[in-house]
Amino acid sequence: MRRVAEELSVSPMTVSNAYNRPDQLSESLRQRVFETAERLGYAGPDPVARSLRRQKTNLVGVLYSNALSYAFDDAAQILFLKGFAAAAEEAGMGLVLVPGSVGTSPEERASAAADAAVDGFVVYSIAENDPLIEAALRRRLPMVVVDQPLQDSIPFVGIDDEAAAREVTQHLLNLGHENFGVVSFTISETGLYDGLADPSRQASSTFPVTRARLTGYRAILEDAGLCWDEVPVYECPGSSKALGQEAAGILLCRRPRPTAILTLSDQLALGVIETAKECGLSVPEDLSVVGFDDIPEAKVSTPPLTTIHQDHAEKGEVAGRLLVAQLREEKVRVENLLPFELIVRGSTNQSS
Amino acid sequence: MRRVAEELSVSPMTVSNAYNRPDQLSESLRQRVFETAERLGYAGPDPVARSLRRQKTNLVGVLYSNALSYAFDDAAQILFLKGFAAAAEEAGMGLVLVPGSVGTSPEERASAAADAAVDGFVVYSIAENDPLIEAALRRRLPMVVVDQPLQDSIPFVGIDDEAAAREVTQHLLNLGHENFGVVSFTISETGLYDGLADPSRQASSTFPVTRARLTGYRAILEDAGLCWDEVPVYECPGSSKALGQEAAGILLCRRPRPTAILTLSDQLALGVIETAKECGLSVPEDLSVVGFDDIPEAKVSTPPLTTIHQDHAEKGEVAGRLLVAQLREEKVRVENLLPFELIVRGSTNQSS
DNA sequence: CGCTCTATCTTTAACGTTAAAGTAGTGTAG
DNA sequence: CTACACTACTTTAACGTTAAAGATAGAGCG
Repeated sequence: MRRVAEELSVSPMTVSNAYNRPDQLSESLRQRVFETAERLGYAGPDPVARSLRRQKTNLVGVLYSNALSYAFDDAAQILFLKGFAAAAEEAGMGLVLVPGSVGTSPEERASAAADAAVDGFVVYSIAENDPLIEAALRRRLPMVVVDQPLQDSIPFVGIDDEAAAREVTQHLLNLGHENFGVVSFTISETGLYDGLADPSRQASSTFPVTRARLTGYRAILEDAGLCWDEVPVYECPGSSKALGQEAAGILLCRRPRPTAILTLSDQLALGVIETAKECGLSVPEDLSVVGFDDIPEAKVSTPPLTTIHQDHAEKGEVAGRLLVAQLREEKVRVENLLPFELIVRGSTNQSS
Repeated sequence: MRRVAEELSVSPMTVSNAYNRPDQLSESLRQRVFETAERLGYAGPDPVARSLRRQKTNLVGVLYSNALSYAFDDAAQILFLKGFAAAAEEAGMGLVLVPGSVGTSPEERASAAADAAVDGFVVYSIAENDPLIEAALRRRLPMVVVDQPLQDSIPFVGIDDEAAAREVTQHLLNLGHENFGVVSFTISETGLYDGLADPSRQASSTFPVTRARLTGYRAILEDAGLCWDEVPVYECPGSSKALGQEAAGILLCRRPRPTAILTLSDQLALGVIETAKECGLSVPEDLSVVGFDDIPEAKVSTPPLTTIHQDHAEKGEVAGRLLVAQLREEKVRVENLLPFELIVRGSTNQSS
């Protein structure tokens, strides 16, 4: 920029104004500035320097604790991102996917949040005590949290997971089921675990979503007089079809065999159905299975999945708008609960 | 940072070193720096200022000309992004989705590229003459182009679309087809068009991918002695199932009715099949349909789709690695062709 | 005792911009 | 002819950091 200014013997400020405030200089000079810039290979004000000076980057960050590429495996996360991106774009802001890098040391994970050049964060599906969160909080940037009320003052978006879990469980009770199994994704971030989780592990859950859903299942089953401690809860180290298959392999061997399986995600549910079929059980005649989230695939699977519907894209959009509103120094509501709905499809039936 | 330094009566440089070069000061002082920082609410070196000083942001940008949210509608794009994100993360870099905003003015679109605080770009599916590209080139940042050789010196990744188009066309010829129809997505960015595209419009295509595929179809059909000008080419203003349905509505009314339809994407092909079914035509008995890209849905549709397979996630990874290599000032190959494969499934059959 | 070494900190000078305030010169109204 | 506004620029002073080079003091050594 200085070179351009010298070349024209004007002050750098005039060059800056040519780009930012056309009304501050004559049109003819402005054109000469652009020509000279072109000739000297100057591409316009440097975005980083501008960000420093203006104290804003026009970027919002999405904080994951998973590897970035996992974010693209899950239909629900993609829809969320889509909605969030739409809101960001509407506000003229770009989206930064901050690499969280599961498996790296806590310091590295924290520094990912500390080093992100953004004006605000959205925190997606991260354990309560993750150092990433502490680091993000320290930045004192506007923040929105998804699915997990994490601090009183930080706006969050999500559904009432516990109520949703209660509703889907009640549905199965109404169908006459008495023998239940549960397939959960990660319960606690203290070491990935793959196997049956006893009540003490369940209680130690650091993932609010997991905890809320399990609590919902439990509440309704206990209301119905069932003993929760006898309900096998299989914890998978993630949420995929393959892990659901593995979990079902264990649960379906138990006696008495469950007639209904509650899963914390559709992906897991689809895996459970797969394994049930392989074992010669037909769904829903021999086994009812319910999911959670209502991903697009749930509608077209065989049988189609009974599940809790929530609008992931809208969740993303709301999160985006909440963040943008904060960046504009507007006050926003802290608690933003979205509706959910039990969708009864073909994977649940009367207990036989 | 200055406040922290003053509080401890050391120089700001020492505080900086506490974060960046632990070996440059005593461990005890370093701890005191961190304590004081915590107490004063200093979250560590500002990423923007650091980027300015170091002349790197650790961010790579993805340039779209579409609205950001469209990027999440297409399975192929998502897979690409997944692969790209994986490569970026491996290199410790974050991903910026730069809002391109279709429909905005050319100046705004160019400024999106000019204002992105990134160390490098990947250009995805943008028209050759889009101002976005010119703006990006002006930045003189490392760049990778996907699917479209755009300048001699800029590395690109993609398949040989023309060869792939030839192969899938030959497949249909081998099955005895003689009456063809083509469903294309956008041919030229000069105004979105929805209808039959005559040869002159085809020739004016500014989207290299579109052009290459059409050229491939044409070459093989002409080799077989068919007259390309008599083959109806329907141009859709995008790539979705709904647009494919619309196009098929027109093409299937023509006499002689095509017995084979070549489409430029699986989404379009799925739409064509939908409409064919609605018209009482069965696929593949009455009509053969081929797609392009082999998105996950192609495998499970009814009938499953004959299409050209390419590995979108790998394309993303390669693009990411090429970009990272350039950032490290390594030399990279300009031409990076990936393999493709004709996958024959149930949507094509002998001409009846 | 002077000499080099090492560890620990400091000084200087950018990185590239722009908000805010200032300065001419020109026109225009009273 | 003074006062005042207006246009078209310029000056100043940050924004928050860090690379590179410099300074100081005590330790080790012959």
